[in-house]
Amino acid sequence: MSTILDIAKLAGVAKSTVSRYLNGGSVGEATKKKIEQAITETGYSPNPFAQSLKAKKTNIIGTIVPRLDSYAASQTLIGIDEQLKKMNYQMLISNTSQNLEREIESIYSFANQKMAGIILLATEITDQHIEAFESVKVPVLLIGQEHEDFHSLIHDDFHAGYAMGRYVLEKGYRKIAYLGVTERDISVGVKRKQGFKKAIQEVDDCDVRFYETLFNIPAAQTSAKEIIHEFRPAIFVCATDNIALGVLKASYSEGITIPQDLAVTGFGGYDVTGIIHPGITTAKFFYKEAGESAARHIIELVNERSVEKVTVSKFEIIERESVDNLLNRPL
Amino acid sequence: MSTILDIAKLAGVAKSTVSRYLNGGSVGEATKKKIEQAITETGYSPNPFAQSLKAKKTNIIGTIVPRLDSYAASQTLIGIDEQLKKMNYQMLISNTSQNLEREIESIYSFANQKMAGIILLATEITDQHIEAFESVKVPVLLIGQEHEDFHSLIHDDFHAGYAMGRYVLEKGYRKIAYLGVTERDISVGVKRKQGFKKAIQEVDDCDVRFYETLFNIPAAQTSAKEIIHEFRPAIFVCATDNIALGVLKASYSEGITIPQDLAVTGFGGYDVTGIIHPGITTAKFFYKEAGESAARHIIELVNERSVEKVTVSKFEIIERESVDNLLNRPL
DNA sequence: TTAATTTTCGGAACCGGTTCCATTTGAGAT
DNA sequence: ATCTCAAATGGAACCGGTTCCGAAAATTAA
Repeated sequence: MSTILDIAKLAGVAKSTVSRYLNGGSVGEATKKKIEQAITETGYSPNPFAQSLKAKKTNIIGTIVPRLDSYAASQTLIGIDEQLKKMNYQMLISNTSQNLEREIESIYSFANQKMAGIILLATEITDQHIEAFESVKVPVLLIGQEHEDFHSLIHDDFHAGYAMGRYVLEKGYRKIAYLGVTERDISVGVKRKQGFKKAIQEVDDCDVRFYETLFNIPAAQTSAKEIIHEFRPAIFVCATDNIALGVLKASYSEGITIPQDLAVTGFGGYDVTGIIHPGITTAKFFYKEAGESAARHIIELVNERSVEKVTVSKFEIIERESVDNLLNRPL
Repeated sequence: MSTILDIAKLAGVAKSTVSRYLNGGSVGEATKKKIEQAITETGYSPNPFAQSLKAKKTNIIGTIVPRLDSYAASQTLIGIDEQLKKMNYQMLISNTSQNLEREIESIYSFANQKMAGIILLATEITDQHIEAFESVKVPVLLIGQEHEDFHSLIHDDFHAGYAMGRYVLEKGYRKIAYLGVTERDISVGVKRKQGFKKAIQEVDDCDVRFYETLFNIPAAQTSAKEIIHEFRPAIFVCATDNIALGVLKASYSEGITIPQDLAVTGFGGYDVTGIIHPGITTAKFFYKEAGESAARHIIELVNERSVEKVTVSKFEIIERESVDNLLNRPL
């Protein structure tokens, strides 16, 4: 591997001149040619460590993600990556395997590695997060959760919840089980539910019960089975698509037909909801687009340009077979 | 951010002494204490660029992946990442969005960034790959494809194909459509088919036809629909789970019931095959474990220890509802 | 033609570590 | 008390770039 000094010697100039050539300083035409030739001849390419050492900065955006094997995460990452590439930045992924402690470590580690910025696919913001973000002086962007102290890009959970509520009511459902998650997750656990509640409060003949379960399918399946026996709702409104899948499995095992005997909705718009049969009605979020937007946002922050503190990403209700129209049913 | 010089001054020693302390050289007890205190006091942590610049090497393994939104890819990455962390290495992901040219670029880019090693989740090995691997002098490990010139970790595609063939025959199926992919993909397109063919050749009353489609669900769905009409097989043996999902969709839209009217099998063991109903019988590969094994393998190569050239990862036939036992059916 | 600019270029310092080498220090042996 | 030898330490060079500064060369103005 050749160094800038090799090039300088080959071209018969000083290495400062080569550096200037590389970075667009003033270089004479004749020397330009010589350097150019020396570079193509050797296939020279600057050592990024030497550059970063001097610059005290990289063009890498560190992205912290709680898990890699989730549709939302991978789509978001793809969006971030593609957009960053276009802007000549690199993405570095740190997978924390849903371990909050590792998230904190990653923040410090990224700062130490002189990342230009940090994107966190957030699930929960603890005091330790805040402390870490404040002590490292690196621009930070949260995706998926909002926090007054930091820039963030969120999905429109509240309105998605509201829209889903309206949708379900319009289809004629009144006996409803809302299967949510812990309120520590503001976006998924609180906002979606609040939006849904608002829709419910606009009608008055509703029998709605709120339940809480975990994010994974087996847990949702267990919860759903219990709820079916104790409440027998006409529809499950689930806070995530995975939970909806759990409900689906529970209803299979209980011999309940969807959507005739029980309807189900989700949130997320995961691919799988469209692949399976019956397809699940869901509020689709645009993860990839959100990732692209996040990439643009963090670069604005890196370049210290002003940018609004919170961006809201769109959603869309996707109607599939898992919800019937009760109003069209024969009496 | 403090530097090693700050620590040296604070502790009243030379920076070489601090460096020695950090790297386990001989340092007196008294000075050890002083340095230790200075470090905790300032929260010092060495600049990785300065280190890498001097060392001409990093402890990062570059991993090139054709796509992030695939079960196989994300599981493999998780395995690699977790194992590397344990061994004090880092993983850097380069997503190429199924663009072979980008794979080549990534190889050179990784070499330039002084990666300790490169792992490629391979789909196809072209001459350009070979050229790139040979010109950069970085240890390389292929996952998923075999090549005589390079180290590789492959799934046992041939035997999985064979086992699947045996399984299908044992269940009594004789009118079989094998829905495969391009032979440019040696593992998926050739090996699985060869194994399957071997099983078929051991019986003689078989009506098997071989078809080729693409990796994505809609393409598989279209192909399946045509095949259903022209051949009407009793079972589809699909080269991947995604193709099997395409067949499932096609049969829904054609009003064909699974497994009563048509059986389906896949390869991969993707999560979704167990979530949906009916579950798909599939040859499950152990992607995460393969990733862990790959991580260990590449580190062996990095440390120039001898290691066998090709490792074969296990598989397991998972029996689900998408295949009936014809022999148990009432006549 | 000479003076005043402007452009081009080389030298040296610097970024923050590691490592080699020479010197000092201290413990143990004689 | 003196000599050895190993451990402990400091100084300097080096990794491969960038950037500042001043000198030299080329251009323009007078």
